[in-house]
Amino acid sequence: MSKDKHHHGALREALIAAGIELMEAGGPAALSLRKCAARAGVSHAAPAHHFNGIVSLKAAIMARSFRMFTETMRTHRAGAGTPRARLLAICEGYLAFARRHRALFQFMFQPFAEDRAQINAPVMAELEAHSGAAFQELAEACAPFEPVAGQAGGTEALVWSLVHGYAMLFATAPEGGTPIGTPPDFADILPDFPLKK
Amino acid sequence: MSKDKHHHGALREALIAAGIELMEAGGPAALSLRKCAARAGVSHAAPAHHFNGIVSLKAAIMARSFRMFTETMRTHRAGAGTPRARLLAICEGYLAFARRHRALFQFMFQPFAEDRAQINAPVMAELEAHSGAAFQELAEACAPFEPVAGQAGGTEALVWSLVHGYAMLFATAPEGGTPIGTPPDFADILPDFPLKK
DNA sequence: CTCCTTAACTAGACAGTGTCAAGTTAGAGT
DNA sequence: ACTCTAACTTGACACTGTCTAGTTAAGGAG
Repeated sequence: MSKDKHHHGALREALIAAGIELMEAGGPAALSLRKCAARAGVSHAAPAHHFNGIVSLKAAIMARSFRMFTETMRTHRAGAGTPRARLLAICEGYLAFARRHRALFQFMFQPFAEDRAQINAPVMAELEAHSGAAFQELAEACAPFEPVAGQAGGTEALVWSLVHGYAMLFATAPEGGTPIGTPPDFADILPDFPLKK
Repeated sequence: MSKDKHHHGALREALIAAGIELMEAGGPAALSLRKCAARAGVSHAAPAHHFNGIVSLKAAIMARSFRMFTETMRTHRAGAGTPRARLLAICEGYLAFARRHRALFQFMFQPFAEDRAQINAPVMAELEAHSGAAFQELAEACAPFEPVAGQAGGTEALVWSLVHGYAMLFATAPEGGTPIGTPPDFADILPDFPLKK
């Protein structure tokens, strides 16, 4: 049978999928190279041929997560008519992903600065492409509005900060884990932006 | 000399201080029980008598960080006259801490949900007290304003989400690490809240 | 002063982690 | 049929957190 092949064939993708499963099951701390390898049915050192270390595997998982993230936002956007409805829908998608994939969401937005240098160049490119696409989604939803403070990117910065902070503090927090009892709906705290004339 | 004493005397505090030093030097990943112990001049198993595991040590470090955090906000608030100036000052303190203690800030706001059960009861109490105090600082600055969307806690939720998201995305990010070239000043994206009548 | 109890700390071991070096095996190209 | 290369395995190493069993110091009771 083909499973006996020495060649796995799609090990790289299998490792990423295994990593996502592990993180969703047991939080970001549950991820380990060896467990990913075991779950993919290969030896503990096999991943080294596809990622130059666990940092790159993590980056690849982040890239994959950003793809799912963008997908979620696009799904929520579909069918929203007015600019306001579209912006709100994008934000709801943002929050829905954070709620549905708590561990992944938290993991994606770790600054993780000092490790960036270790990431494989192709993995890094992939990561930047997918995270850029996610932001693009948000930027497009902000485009119809008059820039906040008359500054290019002002609305994007405001909305992104607001929805990201809300997601971090209220959407991914354990129930009752915030000082604010029941936080208001996001729609109620998103300011009313005037349309461009 | 007293250093030869078997008894350290202030090991608990020394371990927390060592942990903070390690994190500020090498990021959240640089923290380890054994390195903390070594830095405090004790054996690798000594911390077990003060913390029931690394999770509780981490929680204690978070508690200490929240104390510094609150301190920073209070310092920035001093001398601010109008309600608007005070709210802005609190936010600037929030952001100043995030910039000055990048690793600590990121570490403090990890949801870390599934580990919460392992935290020592007294450490947990300490953590809740100090993080509660930090939020209190922000809540007081929001108090003079008309509640957003007429909802109790509405303004707090908006401001906290906004400043936290801004801190995460723009203050702690590596230079040039955000899709928005140069983000606007926080003062420009903080909405104008009407005062209570 | 002596004994005893208790808390603080040490020493050693264990399983698990990421990474490296060396071998092996499969599949494609000539 | 031969070789070459990439994919994978095996084994080792240092490091991690945690557990168990000693050891040592400090303080109280007789």
